[in-house]
Parts: sequence; C-alpha cells; structure tokens
Amino acid sequence: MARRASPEQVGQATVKDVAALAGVSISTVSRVLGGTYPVATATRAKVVRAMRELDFVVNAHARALAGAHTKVVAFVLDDVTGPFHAAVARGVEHQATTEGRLCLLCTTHGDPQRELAVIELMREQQADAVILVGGAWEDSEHQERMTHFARALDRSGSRMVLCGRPTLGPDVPATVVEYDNENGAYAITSHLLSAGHRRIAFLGVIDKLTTTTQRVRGFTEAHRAYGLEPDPGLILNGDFTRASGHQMTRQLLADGKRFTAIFAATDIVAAGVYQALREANLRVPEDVSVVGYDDIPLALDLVPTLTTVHVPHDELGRTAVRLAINRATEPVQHVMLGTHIAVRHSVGPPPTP
Amino acid sequence: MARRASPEQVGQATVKDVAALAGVSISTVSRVLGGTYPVATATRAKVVRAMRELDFVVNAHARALAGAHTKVVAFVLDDVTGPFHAAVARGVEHQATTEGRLCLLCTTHGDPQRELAVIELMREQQADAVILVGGAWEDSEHQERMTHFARALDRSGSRMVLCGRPTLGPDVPATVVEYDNENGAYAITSHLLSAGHRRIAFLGVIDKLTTTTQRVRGFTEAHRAYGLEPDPGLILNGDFTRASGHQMTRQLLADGKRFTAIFAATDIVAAGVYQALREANLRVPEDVSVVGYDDIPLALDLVPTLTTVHVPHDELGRTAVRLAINRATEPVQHVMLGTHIAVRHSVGPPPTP
DNA sequence: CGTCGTGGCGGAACCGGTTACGACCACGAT
DNA sequence: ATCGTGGTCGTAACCGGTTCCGCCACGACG
Repeated sequence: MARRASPEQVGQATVKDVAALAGVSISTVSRVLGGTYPVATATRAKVVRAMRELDFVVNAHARALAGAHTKVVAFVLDDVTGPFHAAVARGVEHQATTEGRLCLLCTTHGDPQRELAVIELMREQQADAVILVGGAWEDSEHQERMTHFARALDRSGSRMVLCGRPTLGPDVPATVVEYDNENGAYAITSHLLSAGHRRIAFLGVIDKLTTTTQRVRGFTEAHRAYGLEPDPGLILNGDFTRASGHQMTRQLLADGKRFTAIFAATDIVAAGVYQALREANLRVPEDVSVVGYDDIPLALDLVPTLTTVHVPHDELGRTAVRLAINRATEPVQHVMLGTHIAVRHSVGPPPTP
Repeated sequence: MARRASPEQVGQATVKDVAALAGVSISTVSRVLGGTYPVATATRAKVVRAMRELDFVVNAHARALAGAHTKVVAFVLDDVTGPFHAAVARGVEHQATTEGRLCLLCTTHGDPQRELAVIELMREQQADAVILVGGAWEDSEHQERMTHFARALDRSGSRMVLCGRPTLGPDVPATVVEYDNENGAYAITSHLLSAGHRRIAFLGVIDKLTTTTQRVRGFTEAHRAYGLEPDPGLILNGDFTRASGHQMTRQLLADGKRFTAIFAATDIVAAGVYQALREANLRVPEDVSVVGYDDIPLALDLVPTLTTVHVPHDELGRTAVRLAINRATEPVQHVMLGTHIAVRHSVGPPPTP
C-alpha cells in the first residue's frame, strides 16, 4: 500500500523526496534544514531549489522525535473571554513567540478536574513549559495531585509554571510568578479608609480561590491598621461575573445594610455594582464609592472611570514563559510582581448624612 | 551514551519500559493504549499496572508520526485581548475540545507577513485545520499567497478555514464561515434612518479590511433604500481602537461637521465615541445617537447601553472547527451566519433644532 | 485422534526526521 | 610521488510509537 505512486503527487513531501530531486542524500537535506553543519554552497542551492519546488515543510513531529526539544509551551486558563486572563495570555503568547515557541491553549471553565486532565495532555505533547494562569482552588487534594504533576513534568525535562497563584511548597519543582494580591487590596482599602470611609462592603468569591482569599486578607489588614475590624455582614460571596456584582449589590441594598463604599473583587464585578447602583439612583462616587481589582480596559469605559488595582498582566505572562524556558540561566524561579492602585474617579468622600 | 542507566530513573517512561516491567511485548502495550484490538483481561491488567507504576504517558509526537492523525487544530487571530476575537476563540476552543482536539494559538498583531509565516508553522505541525479568525487585508498579493497555502494544506490532508472573512474564490479548497456584515450594517443603519436620522457619520477602517468594506457597503445601501447618498465627509478612517473612536469623534466635532448619529464600526470604537461626546457635553441619545457593531460584553456596560449588531461569535468559532474537522461528512463548506441588531438605549430621535 | 480455525501475542517494518561515524575527494606539504 | 588533512557527503542507527504478518496453543469438529 504505497502512500503515493509518484513523489509530489499527493501528501506532504518528505526529506526523501527532496533528496531524490536534488540528487543528494537525506542527511544532506537535513543538514541544510538544520543549518548546523557545513554544506557546500552549490549543494545547498540544489537542495533549496528542490525544497521550494516540492513546497516542502519539515514534519514537526518527526523533528521533535529525533531531536530532543519540542518548542511548544502550553498554557491553561479559565476562559479566554475573561479580559484579565486574556491579557496574561497575550503576554504569554508574545514571549513564547519571541523565544521561538508555539503556544498550546486549553481552557478549564472552572473545572479543577479538567485542569488535571489538561496537564496530562500537555505532558503527552512534551510541552517544555505548562503555564497555569489564574487563581487556584483552595483544595488540598487538588494541590497534592498538582504537586504530583509538577514532579512528573520536572522528571521529563518540562516545567510547571504557576502564574498568578501561590507556590505549592518549597520542595515542589515549579516556577512561580505571583502578583501582590494582598498588598494591592491593602493599598486600595487604605485609599478608601483615608477618604473617610468606614463601612466598606467586599464583594467576591470567599474561601474558594487563592486570589480572593489574599485580597480579603489585605482588606482586613488595612482595616486593622486603622484600628477597625471589617463587618462580616458586609463581606458577600458570589462569583467573578457582572451579574454577580449586580445581584450582590441589590442584596446589600435590599437588606438595608449601611455602607458608603464597595470593594469589588474584580473590575467586572464592579461593572455589575455600577449597574445596580444606577438602578437604585445612587451616584458614584457622591453616594457610594466603588473600587475594583485588575485594571482591565473596561475600567476606563465605566462612568465614572474606575479606581482599581493595576496588575501587570502582560509582564505576568511574559516572565512566566521567560523564567520557565530559560530556567537553566535564570536563578530565581519565584517572583512576586508588584501592584499599584490606579486612581481615577470612582472614589470620593463618604456622603455627609 | 545511554539516556538513562536504569528504566524509570529519569526522563519519560516509554512503551519499552512498560513492556519490560509488565513482561509483555511493546506491541501488546501499544494495543492496550489504542484500545483497538483484543487483549486478554489479565494481560491488560498487568500492562495498566505497569503504566501506572511508571507514570507513563504516550509521546504525542511518536504517535502522530506512526499513526496518521495529529489531533491538533490551529487558529490564528489578531490579538487575544480583543473581546470579539476572544469570543470567537472561545467557540473554537470549545468545539475543538469536544472533537477531541488540542488548540494551537498564534497571533499576528495585524501583520499580514506574520500571518503567512504562522500558517507555514502550522503546516509543519500537521494541524488538521488552520482557522484564520477575523477580517482579511484587501491585498491581492496577500490573497494569492493565501490561496497557495490553502492548496498546500489541502494537499497534505489539512484544511484552511476562513472565519469571518470572505472566500478566496470558488476553486480554492477552504472552508468559509462568514457572518453577514453587509446586512447587519444595513439593518442598523436603517434603524437609525427610520428613527429620523439623515446625517450619520461612519467611523472605521476604510478600504483595508474586508469586514469594514462590507459594513460600509451595507451603510451605503441602507441610505440608498431611503433615496439618500451618504456624505463622504462623514466617513472617517481610523482603526479599531477606543482611542481612534475618541479621536475621530473629536475631529468630527472640531471640524464643525453636522451629524445627528454615529455608526461606529466596532463597539470598542463606540466606547471612544462615548467618551468624546461626554467631554463635549453631548448626551447620548438626546444629542447624538450612537450604534456599534459586534455586541461584545462592553456594550452592556456603556451608559446608555449600546444598540449594536449582534454577531454570533461563539457559533462562528464552533462551526468553523466543526465543518473543518468533519468535512468528510459535512457537505456544505461555506456558511453565512446571520446577524441581528440588539436594540438598547443609545438611539433616539434626532434632536429638534 | 488428527486437523482446522481462531484468539492472543511477539517480531519487525515502518512513520520522517537527526546525527555519529566513516568514506571519499582534492588539495598542499614533505 | 606519497602522505596527511580538512572539508563534504553518504550510511545507518536511532527517537517512540503503530500496525501488518505470522507463530503458537488451544478448543471444536469431523
């Protein structure tokens, strides 16, 4: 069962075809492909011409199998549609291509089970880095299995990268690129407190994701620095969607809770907050001040523009692949990128009763 | 130079290692891997145990090389950060995983040259579909080279998919999944006209991208259906960014152009329009009506919410991979998805002077 | 009881490249 | 004239799987 009757009839041309047409051996063809060996100029010309004639491209799989390096980095995230993750993805993709790598993309849609399955797939693909973007679940069994994968990847010469999530432990071979969730939350909470706010609501995901847990901690610590303790009744549990922000704010209003400011765990949540306040005829920031987290482009389109915590999305993604790919020469494999607050127009003094 | 002294010491375990530990031949291991061949239950159990013991995963490259199918679809887009492209990407990714495929992602950042280079890379990867998302450049040479690639992909059993861009010609082997740019623009322009607007500005990219060209055509045809001709002085050329929308609107205002409505070629452009109007103390829709195109999530966060053309992003991406992967059984390889206008609160009657 | 069929398994030839090793050639040096 | 040498190129052994082919033992059947 010959796959093709004559060369160049159908299917991809192979080095064998090129060698035949150029009148050289396949090793010579391979040498001009790799460029890493002296080949006489005349010979090279013949080979190049044959390659062009047959419209030849190397088979990446064969090359990966024979050589050792795969030239692929994989990254897995929750959802491409989320502006935050998309921004990190952009950084990842950018750095990957400048390092001469292709990008494999997988999404989990919030399913921890799928995250594990996806890592397995990446292992099959011999990806030389597997980048996990976004917060992790606060689930010790999941973390254990993740640790297992980190070791497995390490054993096969690959690398796990935790991008925007905390380390799995000091002895786990993984690159960690975090950003300062706690201090960002601390700073922006202080910003509200120093504006005079004392009753601040926090709207987010509680006790499930590492990111929010850290943000709540910063929120709490900032209060304590002012000699205050946050009101547990003002900490609401929802998810990272616009609808959730909308719903939680309505809840807050319906329950008659007293508050003068809202800390939305995410800019997208803040968008929902804005809508609910608008519907209740409350102005931002005259009646209620609002802050967010992430500094996605949307923050500039809200009216008034949203004061939020800026996260270096792009740098997050870029350093993730840079550290992982060049881990032989990059001594430090755990960095914490700084955050800072972007002051805009959604915070004012609390209303005077 | 033995890669490892003893099996399972370092590096990935191979079928050979598994076979040795299970006391069977490598072909038997392969058979339990593929599942496509009778293997005695006891033997299978031994093999499975050995695989688990060694933490074995198949080498996707070796498998791709030996078998014929690669199980990878590639998609290339402008920028992951753009909400429109991200939404399509989500559809692509979703359908790809349900079809049991992995996703390779590449971005071009608006560089036609890079688009070509990227397709070459995908060809090396033996991707069984290469999905090009978003508008194409109005450049005949570029289209010719694209045609060449379409044929090359077809020859090697792969498939080019044009997702959101027009066909390259009837005899070019490519799957095309378009959406109705012209009719969408026609409908929303009619919406403005029927509200009484007669002087409508169009802000977009002119004469460069297929998408905008089609939208301008719909814009023009709608005018003609009303016995009108659009004022060329109201058609401005910029790009698809917020800043461009902002700048073009300021220009319009500064030039003292008379207009009562703005058709922004993209929702993001509309966001810039909103800002410029706000800065000029013009209200939407009392003073100026605004419409957009794409219906990205942002449209709901603008105040007032944006009337725009809804594009079935997700379906666009999903059908793209569905048609390409199952092209053996899917007879029709060129579909045009419908668009419809999403009426919200940014259109009103023109102001009475 | 001999034979044929069949289920389960091993051997070996690929898939398309890379690369170590050795052969060959033309050249200059002795 | 002979030998050494450096620069080119071909041969063949892999990389890690899949799959065709054939062997073997066993049960059923005549």
